[in-house]
Amino acid sequence: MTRATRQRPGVGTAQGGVTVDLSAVIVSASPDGPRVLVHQPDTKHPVALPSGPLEARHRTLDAGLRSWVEELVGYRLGYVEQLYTFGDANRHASALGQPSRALSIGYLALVRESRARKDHDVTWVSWYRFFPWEDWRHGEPAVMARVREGIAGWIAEAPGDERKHREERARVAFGRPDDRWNEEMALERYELLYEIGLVPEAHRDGAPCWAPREAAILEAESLLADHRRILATGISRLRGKIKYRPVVFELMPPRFTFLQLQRTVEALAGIELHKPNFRRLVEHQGLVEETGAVTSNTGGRPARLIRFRRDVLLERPASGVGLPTTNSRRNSTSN
Amino acid sequence: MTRATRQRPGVGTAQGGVTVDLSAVIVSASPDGPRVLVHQPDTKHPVALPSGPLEARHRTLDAGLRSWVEELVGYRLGYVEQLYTFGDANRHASALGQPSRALSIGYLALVRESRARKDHDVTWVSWYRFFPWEDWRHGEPAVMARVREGIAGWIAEAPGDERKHREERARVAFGRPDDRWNEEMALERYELLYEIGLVPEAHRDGAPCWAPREAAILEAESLLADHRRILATGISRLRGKIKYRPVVFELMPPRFTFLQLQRTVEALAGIELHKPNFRRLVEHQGLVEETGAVTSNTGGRPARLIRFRRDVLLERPASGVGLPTTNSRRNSTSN
DNA sequence: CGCATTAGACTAACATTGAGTATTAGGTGG
DNA sequence: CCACCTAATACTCAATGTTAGTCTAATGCG
Repeated sequence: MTRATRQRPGVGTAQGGVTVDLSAVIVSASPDGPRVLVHQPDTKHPVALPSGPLEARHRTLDAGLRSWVEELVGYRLGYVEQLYTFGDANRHASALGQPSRALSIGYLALVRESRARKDHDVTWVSWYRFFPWEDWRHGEPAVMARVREGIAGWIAEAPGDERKHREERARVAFGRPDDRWNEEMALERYELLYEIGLVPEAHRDGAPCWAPREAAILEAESLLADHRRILATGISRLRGKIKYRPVVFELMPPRFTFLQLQRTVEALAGIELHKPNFRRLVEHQGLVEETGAVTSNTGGRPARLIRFRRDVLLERPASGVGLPTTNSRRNSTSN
Repeated sequence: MTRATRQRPGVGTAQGGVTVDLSAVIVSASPDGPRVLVHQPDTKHPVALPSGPLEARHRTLDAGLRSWVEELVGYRLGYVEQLYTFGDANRHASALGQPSRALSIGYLALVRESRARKDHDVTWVSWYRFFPWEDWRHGEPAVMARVREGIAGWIAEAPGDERKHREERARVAFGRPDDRWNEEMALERYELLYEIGLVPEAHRDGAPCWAPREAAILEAESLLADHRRILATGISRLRGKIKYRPVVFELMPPRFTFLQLQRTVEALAGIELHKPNFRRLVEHQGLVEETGAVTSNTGGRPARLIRFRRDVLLERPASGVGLPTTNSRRNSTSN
């Protein structure tokens, strides 16, 4: 059996040609947080996303990815969507010590928490372990202080007009002090931190960075090769998509309460939501239906158990779960 | 000089390995329609999108694409975005007669009409030439009758439960009779027509189709390999994106009138818009500013010339131009 | 029994949208 | 040079959606 996550160079398909890696951001959500499946055969190797090379036997790219994941984690994926194809020479290939060009095709997969398993060297971990600055559910996270500091330094040391340019880049990614936190910009934020050199892999890849290797390394853990970049892409994509497609339900058990649904959305988006409004929006959109059952392990009044209305997939191709539509609003979690 | 659009097999990078093709959907917009740049060295060969193989000299995928396009059309691209990576064995490789696996990475580029040029075997053509059923600016287009007919046949010949499934697929892509036309589903519609076999290339690729080769071929012209699929992807992406990002302005001249802007959006979206509302939305969003100048070749009262406010790119990462937010509404162009 | 806790219903203020109507300022032809 | 055509621009109004609250209901627990 071939190892599904390559840890060593040279395991690709082509010699001297192009190597194609298929990597999966496999997401599930527990009430306390969004989880991503990672692979680490032993503690000496860096943590990685489940991945494997594209091979001739794979009919389609999707099929190739599914096959690798199946082999690694032992079950079939349901919802799968292609994220992006990365091909930067240094951010992937050289990190793996590969001789030639390497492409890396990222995928997003959504699975139910119940399908978790802990053998095969794979584990579920909170995705905020790799992006601690992305979790604003309980107000501004602690790391943001150091992030801001790093960015401020990078802005300050630039000459006049370049400084303005940097200020603007930072503002687009992180927003102005009084703006609502824009959860969808996760990828842009990561890319900025990479460029500045506030993230360890920027130094590992030999990218030209402003920040010194030691001083600027956020404690956030990194991943193999460009896997953290792929994960950031997945987070951004998923955060955007829950707004206009009913994808959250791919992560929910067959029956759930409104609050469970809300907590899941909040976990993914990394922000808090207004309960009555969330509820109304989901109801109003006709996304769910009653099961008739109730649950009383809620800690308070028993809640009705609801289920996803499968029909909406056919009725309304565009309909997502309630999140504030990112315009220019204020930070909701600032008090 | 290497030919930027490969018309023959075997010109790829790897032998026996993976070949990667970079193809560009280069869009511009004239008041009368959305245009796409196509390449056809001579009339014996099928029309193609500008494309070329990924080579070792290309540092990044974007750079590779830009380099091919530059070579082919003679100027630098501005706005470029990756669309999707296709890797189906038969829909690309076999069409080109290639021995091994071929990946095809599609890109979307937006350029101003003024940059058009007609040498180098490239021409601007309306994208509705390849997707006549996508232009609903003047009510339901004529081809829709034959499209409906084909789909109805495909649904009718299926047994009970499969029939229901097919009905639903058709409804998702084309909407119910009384729904508002959902312009964003262009890709889904093309994929459905391909699967049914209502589109010539499905037969060319040897895909299993319901419709017979002769009877069902819509007069829409096809493109080389999977290029029509890539174009459909580009159309869908662009139609979606103009709603939440100010990308239309990449297609506008430095100064323009409200109506010109509206006509451009309508051309891309393939639907008509309500003039006062469009105007109000664009104004309200602060997307444009006065130039002070007016133009009087409007046919009526002279119009103010406006320009894009570059600042919005920094102020509001999410803000697009006015289009009805696709929920379940009625066809607007039905009377 | 009363309190903490969560479910779930309701409301007022405000913003956005869809659709329609009225007015204005040029060009053009008789 | 005036009537009229065309398109620009301004305004209205109702419907709908959103934000941010409050208020009541039903449990478990001490």
